Amino acid sequence: MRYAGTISKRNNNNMKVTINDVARLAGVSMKTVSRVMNNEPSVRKKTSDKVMAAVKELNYKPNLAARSLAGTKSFAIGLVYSNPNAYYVIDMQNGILSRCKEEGYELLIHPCSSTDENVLDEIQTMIERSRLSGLVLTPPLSEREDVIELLDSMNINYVRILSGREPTEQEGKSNAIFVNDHDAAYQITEHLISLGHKHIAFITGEEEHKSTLERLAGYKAALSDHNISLDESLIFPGKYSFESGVEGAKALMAKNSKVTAIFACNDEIAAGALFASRLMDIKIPEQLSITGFEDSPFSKQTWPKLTTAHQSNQDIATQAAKLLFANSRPTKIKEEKMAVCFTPELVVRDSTGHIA
Amino acid sequence: MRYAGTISKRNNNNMKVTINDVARLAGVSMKTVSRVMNNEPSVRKKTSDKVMAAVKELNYKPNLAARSLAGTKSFAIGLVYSNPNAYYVIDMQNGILSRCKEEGYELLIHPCSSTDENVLDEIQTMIERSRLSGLVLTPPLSEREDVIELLDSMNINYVRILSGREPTEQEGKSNAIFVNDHDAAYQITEHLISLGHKHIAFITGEEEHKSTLERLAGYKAALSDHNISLDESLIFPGKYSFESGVEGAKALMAKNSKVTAIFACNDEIAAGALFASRLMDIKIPEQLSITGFEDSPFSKQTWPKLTTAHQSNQDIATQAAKLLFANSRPTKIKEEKMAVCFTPELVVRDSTGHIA
DNA sequence: AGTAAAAATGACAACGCTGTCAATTGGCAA
DNA sequence: TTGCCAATTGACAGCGTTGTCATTTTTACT
Repeated sequence: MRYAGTISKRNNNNMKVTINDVARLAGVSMKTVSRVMNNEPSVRKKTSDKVMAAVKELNYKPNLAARSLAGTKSFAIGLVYSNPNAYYVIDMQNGILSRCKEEGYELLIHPCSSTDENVLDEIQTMIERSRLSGLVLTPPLSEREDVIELLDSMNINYVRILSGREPTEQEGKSNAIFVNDHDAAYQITEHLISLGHKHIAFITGEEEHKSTLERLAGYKAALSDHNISLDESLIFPGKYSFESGVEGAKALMAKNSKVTAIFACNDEIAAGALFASRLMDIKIPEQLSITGFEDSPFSKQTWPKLTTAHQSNQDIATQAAKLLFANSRPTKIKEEKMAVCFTPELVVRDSTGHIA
Repeated sequence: MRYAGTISKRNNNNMKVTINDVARLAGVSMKTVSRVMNNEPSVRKKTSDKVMAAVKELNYKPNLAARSLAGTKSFAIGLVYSNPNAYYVIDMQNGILSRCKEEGYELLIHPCSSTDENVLDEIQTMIERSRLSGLVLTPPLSEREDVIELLDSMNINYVRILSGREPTEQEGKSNAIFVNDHDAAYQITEHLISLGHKHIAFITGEEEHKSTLERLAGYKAALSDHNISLDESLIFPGKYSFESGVEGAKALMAKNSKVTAIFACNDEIAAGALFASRLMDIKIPEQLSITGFEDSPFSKQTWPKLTTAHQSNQDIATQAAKLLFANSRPTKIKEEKMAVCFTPELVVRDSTGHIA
């Protein structure tokens, strides 16, 4: 695991190499070097080659601070989130970073509490301090009108990750990635129905998250389409957490002996419900079917493995970043906003089964 | 969830506010404003108040790019990791960010593959491009000599997170946070021994991680101190992954009917071992005790809950950041490097029990 | 009050790059 | 070959701060 060779050739000079050094070595002006570094057109191939050779020889790396100070664009985008789900966040980061790497951008991450009154100030400060050239917003922050108003007033480029099938009027005004929670939830519910379940309980996430509403709506739509009457008492208002799953399952099973399936609003809740089932000595899936949502890594690690809806957060993030960069390109002619839609797909594993 | 009031007072002017504007309003020179913004001494209280008032009135935010271009220090540090454990990474990020917020720094994250030949180049590029003022390194990257050589040659400030009780000679040369995996592993093993276990198996993590070696050493030391002879066949060489736990437990239980406890090198492996036990219809903890390491969130979500060693990665990260900032202070007189040590603590839950 | 030393403040260049616009070059038709 | 236009290149200012050093103000003495 040693790359001594690489090291030695690495630091002939420990001094900073500036664009000026490159220019002199290549025998051109600084501006021309700048042109080459920025892939600007109208640079003769021969010139560009000379410059690139000098860049390599000196191992020149443009200084980002100087670049963003002098130029119009900065070289950093931000990711703002208030989501406690580690897997979700990591996927988002990695997805965005993969695009950033290609574009030569840095990513600033900004976790925050959505209930904190200072979020707006924090976001604004972050953008201004670092002169961010764009922002990716995840739910539930992406759903807040005040955040959007702020960003619009700051005239900054951003992409929202939202839940829904198509933009609402308000949502249509900005670039966004849509996750079609509704239809995925519909599929899950239909899957349960096809297994013979009629008394399907539902444990919700926070109702501030639109995904909760969408998933609930998909569930209701499926029930309705299959002529199963909705029993509001089977809907347990929870949070996107393991504990909520435990609690919800306990409550539902205690008062409703007739429940044969639980639709958990995400995998964590499902894992909690699974845990509670063990406590209550209820066999999964023989006595009770449980479904999750998101297909996070641990949905394959629970016992039994979770039936869930697969959603690639990393792909979603990559798309979001793509949209962001596409929109900040010179070709700003297209004023219409773009939207991309993902629909999570049903993955049947071992936590669901035919009704006994 | 609307803060209209805040918004309106937010953007009287959509223009950039520069230090010059503040200086004019406060009736002082730009340099004085700069002094105030940087908490430099020798600014009269009265002057400083005037400046602060102007800063507030204009809602001035110093431009980071300009600051780092003009000044000697930049305002960003980096976190480099090649760790697939989402919980670990998130904790690290949050711990470091909490300090960054206080210091007014930004954090650039750089996930990378430790097997990738380009890591050195990537790290160097990242540092040079962004003129990073410091770096936090997590295992296993923090253990690589070539990485350290590079950083030293670049003369950049960094903190390593390492596994061990005290610095080796090589390690002593740099700032570091030590996690005493050895003693924690000793405790876990002793706990198992106290429950009557004599045939304790061990599933390792990657041997490139020093933590694997340290944990293994602690395990061996405990066995030896309690006069239990080491049985090499009970050591399964695995990886820090769920799958490895499944595989390891299967292999160990198949060939060693006498094994009554498994020491898993981390929680993920333990969760895998738990899963495998279910497959093999082995009751935990009645027939087999299993221990984890790290106390990640899901160690409370498995069935049964995991006995493990609690290690607060967020605290570790915060300490690392503190060390980093402390060392980059003007008071650079102290050339001795600093080391802080954490010892994870045994947490007994439900996956371990008296031998039948 | 008068002085020297210390403290506080300010003027200005420089950080490394890009935008603007002017100057130069090359290509091509006449 | 000459001339003209487009393509290519360069000179220079300026981005918003801080470092350096000079200048002014205050403080502590005699």
